[in-house]
Amino acid sequence: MGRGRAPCCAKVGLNRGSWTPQEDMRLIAYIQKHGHANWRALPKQAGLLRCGKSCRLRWINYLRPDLKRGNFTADEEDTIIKLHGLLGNKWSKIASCLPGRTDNEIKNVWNTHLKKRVSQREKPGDTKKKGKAADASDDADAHSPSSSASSSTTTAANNNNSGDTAGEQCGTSKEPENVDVSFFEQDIDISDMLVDAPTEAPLVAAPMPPSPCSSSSLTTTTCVGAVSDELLDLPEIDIEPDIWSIIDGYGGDEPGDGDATVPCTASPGEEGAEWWVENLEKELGLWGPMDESLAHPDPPGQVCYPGPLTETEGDPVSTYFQSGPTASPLQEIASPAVLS
DNA sequence: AAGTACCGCAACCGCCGGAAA
DNA sequence: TTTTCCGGCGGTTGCGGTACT
Repeated sequence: MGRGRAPCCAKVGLNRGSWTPQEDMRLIAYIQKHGHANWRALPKQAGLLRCGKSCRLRWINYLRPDLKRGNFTADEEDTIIKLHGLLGNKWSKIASCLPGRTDNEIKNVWNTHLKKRVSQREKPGDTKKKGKAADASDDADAHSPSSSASSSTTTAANNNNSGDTAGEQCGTSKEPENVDVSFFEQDIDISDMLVDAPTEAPLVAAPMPPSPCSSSSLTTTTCVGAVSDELLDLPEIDIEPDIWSIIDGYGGDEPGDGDATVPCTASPGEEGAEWWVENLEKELGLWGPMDESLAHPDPPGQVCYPGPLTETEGDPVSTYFQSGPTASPLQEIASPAVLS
């Protein structure tokens, strides 16, 4: 106020590109302890050389404990197709119906798989081959490889302005026309569900321990509350500076040096979180025998996870998520329950 | 076996809307 | 009421991996 609007993030001196395990751990550690009330300030407070947006994105799309990793199920894909027909490129809305899935993920899946599938369905005679053929036809529609997304995108954007009426954006974009919107209206009033939060209640009610929310859009609404309950409810503990130095000292190239610092979050009733962090640490190669001094960097009451150190030199993070740490609980409440 | 093309995923960018001061 | 800030959303891009020639 009064000092002009600061740029979203000063781009100087900030890290960009892929996140390192250390950065991930820092972010996780910080959020586990303090939540993410202020994304803008978070990186600074957490000692991350990232902009707030980047942190938020990383958390929402990748580090969140309740993410369901792995391939989309047929049901999920079907749901996406239908919802896309109904909502257009409202990825966050769609994501809100698919617990454990992020808008980004859904967007990617749509652009890489589902769009082709849908367009092929619309063009039965188009059953030439796969892959390239599909792409070709797809591109032909879109005029350019990457604009395939933007073509419908633009449309959707335009329609945003004209209202949220589901399905109207489908007019210009190629796929949606086929989608039987009535399908939803018959089974359930998804439009209503999607318009606002209420929908999410049942979804978020999943027994997911540290789960702040189940989708990025939930982040906007439900998530805040959820976080308050499960993460932000943490006692105001200032992370010891050592923790950060420990995290830094973890030295990704030295598995044995792994630090489990991560906040072996000691928050009350956070076994789930602990379990999750443990898993993450394991996969990051941070879980395991560590320096004595590192072993107890945490404030009293915190639980650390000394244990076998897994050798995860390759890409620990991706390895971790491929194995899908939190898939089970969420799957039980997967989309179909709501949508069909 | 090597090279090339394609695919998929993660991350970045810019804009918009809501909230707070 | 206006201005500023922040979070969120959707679109786009770049990189790494995989498949094909």
